[in-house]
This record gives sequence, C-alpha cells and structure tokens, in this order.
Amino acid sequence: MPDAPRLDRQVCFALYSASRAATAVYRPLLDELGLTYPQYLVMLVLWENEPRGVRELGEELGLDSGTLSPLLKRLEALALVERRRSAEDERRVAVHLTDAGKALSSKASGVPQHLAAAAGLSPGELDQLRETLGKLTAALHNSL
Amino acid sequence: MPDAPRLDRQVCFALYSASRAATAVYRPLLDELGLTYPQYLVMLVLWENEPRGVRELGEELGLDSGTLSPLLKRLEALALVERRRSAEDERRVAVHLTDAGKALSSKASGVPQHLAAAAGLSPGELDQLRETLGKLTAALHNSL
DNA sequence: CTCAGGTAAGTTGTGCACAATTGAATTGTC
DNA sequence: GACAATTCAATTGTGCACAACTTACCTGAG
Repeated sequence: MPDAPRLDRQVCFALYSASRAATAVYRPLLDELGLTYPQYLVMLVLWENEPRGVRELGEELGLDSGTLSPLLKRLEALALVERRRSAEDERRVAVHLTDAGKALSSKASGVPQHLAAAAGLSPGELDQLRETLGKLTAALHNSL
Repeated sequence: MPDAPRLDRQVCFALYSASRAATAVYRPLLDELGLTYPQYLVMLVLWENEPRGVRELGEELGLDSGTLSPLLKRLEALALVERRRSAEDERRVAVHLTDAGKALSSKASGVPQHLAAAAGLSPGELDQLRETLGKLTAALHNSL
C-alpha cells in the first residue's frame, strides 16, 4: 500500500478527533442542563439576541432546516423555546426564548471555562488556535 | 443575558465548524470513491496495516462497536472488506481488505492534498495546527 | 392580475456518534 | 473443573448532519 495517506498525518482527522473530544468534555456539563451540544449552540445564539428566525440560526451555525427543525421541536418540548409563525411573512418562524430558556443562561455561564481548563493550552495558544480555525473554516467554505 | 458566553469566542464551536467544513470539502472526492468520511478513515487504517480487529480499529479512531459494526457491514456490502471470525478467539472479528479494497488505495491517494490546497494555510501552519490539535485532543481525553 | 420563480420551514431517508444492553467466548480464582 | 468477572462484537434507541424533496408563501416581470 505504497501511496496510502497516513492517518496520523491528516489535519482532517486531527480536527475530527479534537472536535469529538471537546464535545465529550462538554457532555457531562450539558447533561446537567438537559441539553445536547448542538442544542447548547442554538441556545447560545438565542441568549445573544432573540428572537431569531430558523434561517438566521442556520446561518450562524452552518446548519440547515433538516437539522434545525427537529432540534427546535425538542427544545420546544423542553419548554426552553417557543416557535411562532410570523404574521407579516407566514413562511417564517420566529424562535423565542421562554422564561425557563432565559433562566438557563446563568446555569450555562461556567461551561466554556471548563473546556479551557481541560484543554492543557495557555489562553494565548487557545486564542491562536481559534483564530487559525476561523481562517481555515472560511477558506474551506470559499473553496466549495 | 449578561453572563451568556459568546458563540464566536468558543474554541469548541471553532472546532465543530472547522471539522464539518473539512469533511464537506472531502465529500465530493469521497463520493467518487463511494465512501463516507468515517468509512474513508477506516480504510486508511486498513491500508496502513491489515487485517485489524474491530476493537483495534476502534482504538485508532476513537470509535466504539456501536459505530463500527454497522459501518463495517456497509463496507462489506461494498465488497471492500471481509469480516472473519477468529478461530483462536471466537469473540474476535478480523477485518480484511478485499482486492477491491486494496485497489481503492491508489484512487484515494490524492485526497489529502486537496484539503491542503483548499485550506488557505501554509504547510508550516498546517503542521502547527495538527500538532496543537493533537496536544488538545490528548489533554481533553486525559481530563475525562 | 397572473403565474413563474424563488424562498422558508418542514419531512424523509441514510449514515454516523454514543449510551446502554445483550450474548457469546475467554480468563482468572478457587 | 466450576464459575464469577471480564472481554469482544453486535444490537437498540436517541439525536445530530445532510441530501433530496415537499408544501406553503411571497415577489416581480409581463
């Protein structure tokens, strides 16, 4: 197998592994909030600014309605979120936080620090990593 | 929402986005091989050294039998792989490459270069990124 | 006004991830 | 040699990702 690329040389595999390891670290914390990682991301966006349309959420997170529609339905079942059909444009659905959804924000505020502590990298290294990953993601999207 | 963490500050989200963007770049290439990204990873491991046990594959990739068993069944349906129950230890299943599976290696050899080209990062930056991600993944696993 | 084209959200189907469980085979201890 | 504990692979069930399609609604050219 002379020309087979080596697994441990692949940036792609390093990303895949690191991403899964990071969500694994978050999992027990998010379990206490009753959220999965993608649900947590949606809540983060809404905590920043709400209400938001499904399409808007999708643009922030890079997810489509095929992922978001059932996810939002589950958040609604948890009573963290409400979906309301827009009156002006009935194609649109606005996602609002409930009081419980707003209240969850303070319980979630400690989550990112936990990752930083577990990462074994300095704040400077983390900053640089985030910046490199941002450049990489943008370049990869441009190449599509 | 005063203490809500910002989405764009999260290393975790940067990893999640970059990882999905990278597999999105690979997708059209892997489509030509008839493989998904996780299936490609399994083939990479086998191209390096085969046969391998299911457990061994799982250790290399950080995946469990719940993920690998159905994935390997699909690779077997594609006639790229054969699973053989070990004679010495009948709990074990050895995963062998078929001739077609071996032959696919040369068609796959150009895939990683494509990512490097799309990444918009210098080879040095890619090396450093891979190294940082490796350190991060190891530290995160240790913290569990 | 009409209707072709486009847009928004939802649905369906496939394939991971991962927890929890099952069942068969092996190992260690007595 | 029996048998409790362990190991290995597979299965079940939930929840993403993402492609392809559907349905409802809006908009703009004619």
